[in-house]
Amino acid sequence: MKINPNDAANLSAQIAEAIRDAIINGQLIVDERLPSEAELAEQFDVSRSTVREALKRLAAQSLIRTQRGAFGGAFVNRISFEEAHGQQITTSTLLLSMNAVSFDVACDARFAMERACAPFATEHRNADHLATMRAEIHRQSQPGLSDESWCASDVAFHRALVDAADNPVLSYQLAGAVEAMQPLMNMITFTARSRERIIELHTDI
Amino acid sequence: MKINPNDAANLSAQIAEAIRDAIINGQLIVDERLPSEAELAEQFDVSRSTVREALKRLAAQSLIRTQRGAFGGAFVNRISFEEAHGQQITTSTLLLSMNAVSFDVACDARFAMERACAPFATEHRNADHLATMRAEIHRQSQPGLSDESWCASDVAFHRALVDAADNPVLSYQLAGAVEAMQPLMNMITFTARSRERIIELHTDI
DNA sequence: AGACTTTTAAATGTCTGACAAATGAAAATT
DNA sequence: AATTTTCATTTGTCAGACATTTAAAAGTCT
Repeated sequence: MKINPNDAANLSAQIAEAIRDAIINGQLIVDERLPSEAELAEQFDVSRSTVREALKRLAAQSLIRTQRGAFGGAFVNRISFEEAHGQQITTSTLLLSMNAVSFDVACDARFAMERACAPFATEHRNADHLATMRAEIHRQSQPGLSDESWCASDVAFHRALVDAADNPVLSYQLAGAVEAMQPLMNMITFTARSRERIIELHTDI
Repeated sequence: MKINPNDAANLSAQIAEAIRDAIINGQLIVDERLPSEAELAEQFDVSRSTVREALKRLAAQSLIRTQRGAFGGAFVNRISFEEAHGQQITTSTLLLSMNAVSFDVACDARFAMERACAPFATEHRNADHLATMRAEIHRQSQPGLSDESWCASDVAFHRALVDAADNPVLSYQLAGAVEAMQPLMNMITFTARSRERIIELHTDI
């Protein structure tokens, strides 16, 4: 199936990579069952513990799922938009919180993504989306709103906008990105003035 | 530090989740060292193997890095744009190859993302980016080009476009998305007509 | 005293063997 | 024929052991 050199170091990482590659290039297809841990251990000439660590790495990326019992085992997982979305949020959130990202850059990125889906949204929108967006705009107009509530409403607005585009690929990419930016946005205290300006922009859309 | 119920099932996944949460909400900060495997095993009242499987899960997501030897251990990893980019490509590539995504939807998504960064690119572009983009347009104009070469050139063009926007957040999000779409795009045989049209669009930009 | 070598303790990486628990198929029973 | 029991297989967990790496600490030499 696949081999790895006897570097004797990072065996579980190497094995995980080998299996990951096999999945990516189609040697292993969705729902196919991998050999049992004992068989893999024999194939790679390592212990079962090492194989298990490799499999857990893959499980953490939703590349496989495991099932106990006879006729159980590890199966190639069909990754769903939802799972990918969740992973992207985790990764992006940490990426933004751990690296110094200027507010301007984040805002630019966010605005760009919003602009990206606006035309599709206009094309595919339905009453529900419009209602949601109008409701959020209304909520944002209330003066006593806390910063956090304001941001949450902002995310909800963008979420509706992205969903209105009716494109799962776009939704997965952009909604993940926008959600990941929420914590960063929460740290900023918007002035009443900029709020007005944003509401204005939203209303235009 | 953190506890988990004695569900007795999926212990390593639970432990990984507990530590992941601690990282996400800031209880564990970048470069901080986790307790040793033996100490974690004692804290959670599980065996060292179980702790190790949990740590491998986190390592697979680049949340921690490990170092052998005295004063080594597991450290919270500052996730880089590059790592996040790589993960996004893996996830997105599999997502698209495993789920039936219509060509139209993918094209729409891609076009939308391209449109998103065009204005910034116009603003921040420099000579290098323009040269790269012009070179790719020229290559695309050659008649005998294979589909794969054409797509590779197409990705290079978009990459240059995204980089020209000079926004790391945007680059990470969009370049990952575009690269992940390459295999899908490769499967499509573009007619000469549509090639002409695309070249036209590129030239406009 | 300072530079170099050796020792040592701590930590991860790997292996072995064992048992528990789940699970579906096959066999046995009613 | 339907239900129950048995059974083999596989993952999940545990315990203990040894190898390897690593940097600090101790020792040695000039």
